[in-house]
Amino acid sequence: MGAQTSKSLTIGRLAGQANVGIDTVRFYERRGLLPKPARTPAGYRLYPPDVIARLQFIRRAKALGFSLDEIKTMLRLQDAGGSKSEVKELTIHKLEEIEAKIADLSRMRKVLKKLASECSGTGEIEGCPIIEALSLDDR
Amino acid sequence: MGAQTSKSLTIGRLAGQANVGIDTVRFYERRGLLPKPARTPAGYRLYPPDVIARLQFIRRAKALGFSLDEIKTMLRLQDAGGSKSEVKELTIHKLEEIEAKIADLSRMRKVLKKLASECSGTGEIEGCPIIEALSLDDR
DNA sequence: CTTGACCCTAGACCTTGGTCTAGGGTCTAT
DNA sequence: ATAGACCCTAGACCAAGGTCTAGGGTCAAG
Repeated sequence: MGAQTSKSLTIGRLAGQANVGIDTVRFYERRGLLPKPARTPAGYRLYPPDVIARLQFIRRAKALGFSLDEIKTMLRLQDAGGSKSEVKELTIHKLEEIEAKIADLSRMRKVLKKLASECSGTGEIEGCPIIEALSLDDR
Repeated sequence: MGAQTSKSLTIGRLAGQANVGIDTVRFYERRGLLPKPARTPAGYRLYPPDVIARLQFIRRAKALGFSLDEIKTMLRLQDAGGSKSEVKELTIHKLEEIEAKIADLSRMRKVLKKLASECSGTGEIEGCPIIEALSLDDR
């Protein structure tokens, strides 16, 4: 077994190199984000080193808010030769999602700030402006 | 049976008035957000009308990002006579959480915007700046 | 007196992204 | 040859916030 074997990684080494859990690697395989690896006669998974980069791709895409399904799509585009427009569309769509979330959270922040500033923070709960605002009948 | 009975609501009417699902009412009861209601001889739940307001309180608090556990705490403070400081502390804490989320999402937005602007969106995937950025070895 | 709308319970199921367990086999070093 | 580290599978379990199902009882109208 020369160079081939010496470059392959067991699942533990792969996980260590990519800084993810062993279970996560197997989970990604089940979810179709990682190809089914070669096996030793004993059934151990053997990974080529470039799978480390694939795991890092997944990590970075997750950090940008992409779901595993979306990442799977991007990896498929890479593997099967997609187009730039497909990747860009995913990116724009995610950007819009993120902006919607920010808008929603900003609305919450505004209200919470106002409530926090209105409440003295001293004394019993009666008349607490925060509670009263939440109790308000808004119809 | 006079005024008492005529004002009580079945679970369906309560849910309708508060614009939540029947299952949601029972779920909130199990989770301790709603007190266990009186029952008819047949076992039907009977709610006093002020439970509508309690459900609206829950809806509004959820819209501000509070979890059911946090809302439960606020309701307990109301029921058992907490202090303004306890309510205010929950509010400030939630505000900080929301701000942390906004910061995280803003970071994502910034990167996604940059990536989207860098990618022409035309042609095959080779050389796509988005894919390349995600593939970059960052160590 | 039957139909349809409503109510009851316990518990399964959903989503997302893993994490953990039980029960076993393998590999490496001593 | 045996300990300890590593690997295998299938499937359960977690958070959060519900939603739905099965199997049954109740109530009002016609």
